[in-house]
Amino acid sequence: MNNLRFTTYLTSNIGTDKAVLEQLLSHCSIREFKKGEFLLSQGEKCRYSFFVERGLLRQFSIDDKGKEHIIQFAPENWFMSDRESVYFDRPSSYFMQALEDTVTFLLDENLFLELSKSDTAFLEFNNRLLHNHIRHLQRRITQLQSATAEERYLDFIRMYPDLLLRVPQIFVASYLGITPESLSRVRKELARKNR
Amino acid sequence: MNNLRFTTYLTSNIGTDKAVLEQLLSHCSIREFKKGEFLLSQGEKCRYSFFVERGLLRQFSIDDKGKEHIIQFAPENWFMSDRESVYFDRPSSYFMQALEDTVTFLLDENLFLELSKSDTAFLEFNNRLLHNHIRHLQRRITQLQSATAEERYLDFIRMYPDLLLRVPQIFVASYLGITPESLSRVRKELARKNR
DNA sequence: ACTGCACATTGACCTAGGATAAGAACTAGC
DNA sequence: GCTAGTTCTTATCCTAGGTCAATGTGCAGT
Repeated sequence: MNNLRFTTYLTSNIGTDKAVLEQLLSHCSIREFKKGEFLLSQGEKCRYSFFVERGLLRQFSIDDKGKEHIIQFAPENWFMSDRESVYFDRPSSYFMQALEDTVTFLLDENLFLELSKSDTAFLEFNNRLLHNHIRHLQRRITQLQSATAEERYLDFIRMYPDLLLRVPQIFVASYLGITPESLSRVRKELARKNR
Repeated sequence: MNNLRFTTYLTSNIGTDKAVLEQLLSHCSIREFKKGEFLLSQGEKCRYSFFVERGLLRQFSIDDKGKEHIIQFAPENWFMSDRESVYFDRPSSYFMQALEDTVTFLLDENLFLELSKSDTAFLEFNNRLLHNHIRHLQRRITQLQSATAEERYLDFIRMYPDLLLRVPQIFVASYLGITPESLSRVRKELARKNR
């Protein structure tokens, strides 16, 4: 067919039925974003799920005190979306921004819901995406509730070793919910321990 | 039909088609739990969604340091489940416990998935539940990341004014991610301000 | 190669909330 | 109503991590 990550991802997750796949693909558009460019801003309605074909995205909010909080990174093969905004048709509370030049596939969520009504492969796929999403969110909550900065950092390294090399520390800190200064101290302390 | 909260909830969320409803109800069982009784323990597989007909549940985890963290309360008309455990067929990381004598309806999740394949009303209902769940989780993450103890407490009061009266403070504190002592201090400070 | 800017480190200080302990106030079971 | 276990408050002290400010370092654009 072609050697896009997207199609590989879909075939291995939905199945290899060509008709189904082509139906889906025909409803997806492709879009590129330059480094720094925004895919979505707080207050806008989110209309798509973005699949990252190449590059890296971050999703973050800005709280009342003006501070950024990174919710999620999305490197290759990840989806990013604000399902709350899409589903409930509400303005999003998040920003989505490209941290590298990024190629994405835009997937219309409502289309997805429609497709799942007629084809159970989609239904199951969508269910898997939703449950995976929930799993991640729950993991983050547990972490925020119970782990120290150092533990969270170690966990991050374990979970996303590749990201560590691509994401500036300032953003890692924001993801972990600490200041860059604190992260720097944590790293120093870890280096000392492992000497 | 009857005046259970459960059926009211279902008719207003799925529809009033009697055949569909009865099909669903026929697959649900009812179960009562005494105050303090556990519905699920860490390490067990969660097999159901519990709908609270009467009473109050809490869901919590115990971290490596032995500390409890309350994830969610479920009073009347709420669902409680560990979707991760159900869906991925993994041992749960949570406990579920009755804080009052509680009557629940047990809903088999896999049945639900099956039903959504044949009836779009179920599909849409399930989708709504999932998205609502995601919304709540996201809200909690934002809160944990950006709000102070006091802000979180005020938010809790605003969101669940009724729970405040039914849940011992010690559990509210655990939900907010602070110690009971801190909560006590926060309350004192608020009382001072509003004098 | 030079400049500028974004990122990272370090240090001094501060503060929200944790730990511990002890007493006060509820509540349930007899 | 009495007793015993919870739960709640208060006080003291402590620590992780935040804030602020200064200095370093790397790298993109000209």
